[in-house]
Formats: sequence, C-alpha cells, structure tokens
Amino acid sequence: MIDAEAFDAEAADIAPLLLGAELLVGGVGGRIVETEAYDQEDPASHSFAGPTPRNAAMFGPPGHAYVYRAYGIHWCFNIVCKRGSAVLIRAIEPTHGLDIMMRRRRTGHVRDLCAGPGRLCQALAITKAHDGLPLGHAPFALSWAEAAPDIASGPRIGITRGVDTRWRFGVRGSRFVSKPFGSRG
DNA sequence: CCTACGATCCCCT
DNA sequence: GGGGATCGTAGGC
Repeated sequence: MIDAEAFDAEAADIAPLLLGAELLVGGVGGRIVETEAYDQEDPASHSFAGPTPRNAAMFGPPGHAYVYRAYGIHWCFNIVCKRGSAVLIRAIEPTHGLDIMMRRRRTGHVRDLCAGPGRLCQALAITKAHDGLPLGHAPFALSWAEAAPDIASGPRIGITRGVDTRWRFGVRGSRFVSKPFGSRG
C-alpha cells in the first residue's frame, strides 16, 4: 500500500514512477501503463489559475484523488501530488475483475477496457463521489511497481496549451495505452 | 486504416 | 454563454 508522503513531490517525477503500479477500486483494476503530469505553472493544468471549487482536491493533501468531468460525459481520475499538481491516470492493463469491467463498459474488448481516462473510470466505476478521497484506504488499493518498466514519453493528449511539454509517460511496448508513443519517445 | 463530429455537464469568465 | 486533460460511431479510402 502507498505512503501518502511519497506523493508530496513534483507530478512530473511521480508520473513515470506510477507506471507498473497496481491500482484497484473495490478489487477491480490492474496495472497502470499510461500517465500524464500537470502542475500549477502549467497553462494546460486545471490548477493554473489557482484554487476553484472544481479543482479543490488538487490543492488538498497529496495521495488523494482528484476526479473531474470531461466534455460533460466522462470522468477522469488523477492522483494529487504536491500542492496544485496531479498525475492523470490515462490507461490500465486490466488484471482484476475483467468480467465486471466488461459489463460496465459493455464491451468484450479487453484491450479497450481501460485505454483512456474516461474508459478506465467507467471500468473501475470511479465518479465524482471519489473526488478528494485518500488512495490509502478502501475502496482504493494502490501498490508501487515491483520493478520499473521501460518508459516512453511524449506530448500530452487533448490539450491546447502547454503542448510542447512532454509530460505523457507510458510503459514502452504496452498494447493497453490509449495511443501509441512515437518510436523516439 | 483514417478523419469528422455530436453528446452533454459543470465550471469559469 | 463558452469551452473542455474524451469517446463512440459514421463514413471515406
């Protein structure tokens, strides 16, 4: 299980460290294979303009969840790091509760179950109800990778500002990421 | 394979 | 009143 103090650090340092970690919600989930970092100096970050009701969790304790709604439809799940920063969990390799996730996602395609921030929240049943909750307690279970995987990086997905900051990280060669990484990543 | 676009909510200006 | 840290489907090649 995690030590919350470990998350009181730069999101850009924590994001690659989370690759290979196991994330379960209510016993359902798998291995993190794709992350992105956001911090307060970053114009792409929800925290860029300071605290607001939506991003309050980003200014709360490290090691807690920040969950927001994207495009009016999807939930997206972050792990809060040092004040005003967080790591967006973008993809998971499903390992626990495949049948439950397939039912929630209404698909039999394991490869797409958790490939993308909205999809993984649907598969793990993460909603606004989890916003601000500590990751060291139920329903969450988070354990660091036993061995560091080979890591790819590149520009973040779906943003219009801060596009040159290469704060997207992935397990090199994983077929469960939301989009391939360039061979130079 | 690829690109285009609509859905739908809450926050923020 | 504008605009997303997205996804699924439709259509073309």
